[in-house]
Amino acid sequence: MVEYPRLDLVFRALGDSTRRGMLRQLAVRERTVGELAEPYRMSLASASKHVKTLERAGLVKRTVRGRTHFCRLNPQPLAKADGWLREYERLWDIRLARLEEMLRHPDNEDSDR
Amino acid sequence: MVEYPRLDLVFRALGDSTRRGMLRQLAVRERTVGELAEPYRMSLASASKHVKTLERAGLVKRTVRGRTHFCRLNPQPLAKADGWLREYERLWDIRLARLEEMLRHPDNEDSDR
DNA sequence: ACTATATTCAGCCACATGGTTGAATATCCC
DNA sequence: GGGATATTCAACCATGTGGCTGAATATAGT
Repeated sequence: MVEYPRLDLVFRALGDSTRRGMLRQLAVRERTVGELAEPYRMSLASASKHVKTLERAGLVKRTVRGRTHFCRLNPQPLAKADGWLREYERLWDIRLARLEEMLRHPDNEDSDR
Repeated sequence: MVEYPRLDLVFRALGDSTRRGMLRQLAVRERTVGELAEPYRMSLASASKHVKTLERAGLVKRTVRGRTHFCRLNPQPLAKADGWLREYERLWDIRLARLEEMLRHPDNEDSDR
């Protein structure tokens, strides 16, 4: 019953505004670790940890060229997370539809019990 | 520049498969805390903490009737998270489109610098 | 070889998280 | 009132997270 461990990592990676900001930068274009760190008032080491977190979640791919680490967005996990959300919105839509149905036919309540 | 604090809570709440499982149950119908806890091998107190986490993230609304706490899904934060993801997929799509454009016209690279 | 640059590593700290247990609270029922 | 039921609270523990600093590593440029 243990769900894909990946999804935990993806959602937890998204649960921090610094990392979401980095993803925003990466959505525009490839960035180095230093460029990703620059907007934040934290140390480079801390920012580097955030990049690693994104990497562990599969959201970022890294290419080392010389001393510089180039990062690019890998959108697959985002799509996966989005797919999960969409599925639940679908279930919830069905629930709303059932509710509407119930309101139209008030005798028939709780028909899926 | 501090982003909506709510989004942190939503994504972090989603970053645990127990809580995602509870949301799945709630997508079907309203459940009590005990019902939500039942599928898991953890103590009721622990499950209760998960419910509270979902509640703090705004994903669950609770109604107390007598000694029983009824929980229902509140989909707005899910929609918000989904909206965030969709926005980033849009940016990434634009990036892909720009890449394609670049491949068609190889002279014009990095035109948004 | 030396110095500057890009980045990670290791150790530390404070706080959050996810689990436990045992007691408290509130309600329902006889 | 008294006992069973539903749930939370409080204290505790282990581990994770997000920040720091200072040292290490690797590369680039002179």
